[in-house]
Amino acid sequence: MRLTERKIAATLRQHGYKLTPQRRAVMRTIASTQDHLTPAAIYQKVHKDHPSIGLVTIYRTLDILAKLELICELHAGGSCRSYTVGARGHHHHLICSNCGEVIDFTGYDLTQLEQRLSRQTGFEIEGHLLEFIGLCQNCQKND
Amino acid sequence: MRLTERKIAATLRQHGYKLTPQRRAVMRTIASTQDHLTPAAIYQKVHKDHPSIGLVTIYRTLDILAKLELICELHAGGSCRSYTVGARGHHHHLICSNCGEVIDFTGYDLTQLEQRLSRQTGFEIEGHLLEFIGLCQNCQKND
DNA sequence: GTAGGTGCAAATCGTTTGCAGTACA
DNA sequence: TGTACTGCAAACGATTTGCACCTAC
Repeated sequence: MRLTERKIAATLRQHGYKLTPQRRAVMRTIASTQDHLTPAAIYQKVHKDHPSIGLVTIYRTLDILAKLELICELHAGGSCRSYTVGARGHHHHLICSNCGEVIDFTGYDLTQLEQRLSRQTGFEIEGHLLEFIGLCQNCQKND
Repeated sequence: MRLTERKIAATLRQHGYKLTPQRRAVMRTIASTQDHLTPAAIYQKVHKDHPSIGLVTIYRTLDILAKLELICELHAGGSCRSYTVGARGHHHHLICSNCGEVIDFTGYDLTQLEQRLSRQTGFEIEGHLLEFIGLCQNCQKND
């Protein structure tokens, strides 16, 4: 499911958040790219159309969108905290270490492993993080 | 394979790094715990035995040890950059979200999935990150 | 003796917070 | 109209850098 600006706006409203021009701009930016973006990168993009926006607003908007699971936090490599549009439901990421392209994939089930680990260690498992890092086709060519 | 201080020292030397008392102290601290430790936590521990050490030295030492793959970076949740002794070879982590205990586990092979993804997406996959977050037995009791 | 390592202080980066003014519902 | 949102500035924590001194080899 590809998230549209419209869809995001609706979800915001549903949860009692106001729909401001700044939030629209952030949503549009995130929805218009496949990349994972850091808050700073989002700020730069949004800033072009909307020069008066503050970086703070980006952070606050990202917090909200993440809470509503409309976007999705990534932990690739050193640079923590970058975001990408999040298809809802459970999925994992394949991230290009060069250009930052992110591909979501689903259909890989870790439940069995989770149960085995839980049995073996006594842990009550709350969640997991599965990300693959590699080089996308384009970046391979340009090497 | 459990890393000893001796082993670490040898590896350092092998790669042309000098063996200073400060580095010894950092190594000893990391080798003596199962937890994942943030640079700041390592600093506090080391500082007890070695009050003149600077936080900067911790950072520089960690960089080196990580480069030599003697320790292992974790990405649990929000707090990035904590380290744990790294058994060599491939393994994944199970991390307690409350107390920070880390359990390494091996024997789960992602090669097949990696190949499938590579075939489907054209990515040249370099590595991956698999971490489970949960509550360890102790922390479950103390709830 | 020398290259590399150390510790300090200051710079830097990313993120959060307090607050007064503003705008959506 | 009232509450939530915004933007600024300043605070904050973690990490890095420049530099003069020191020390393991």
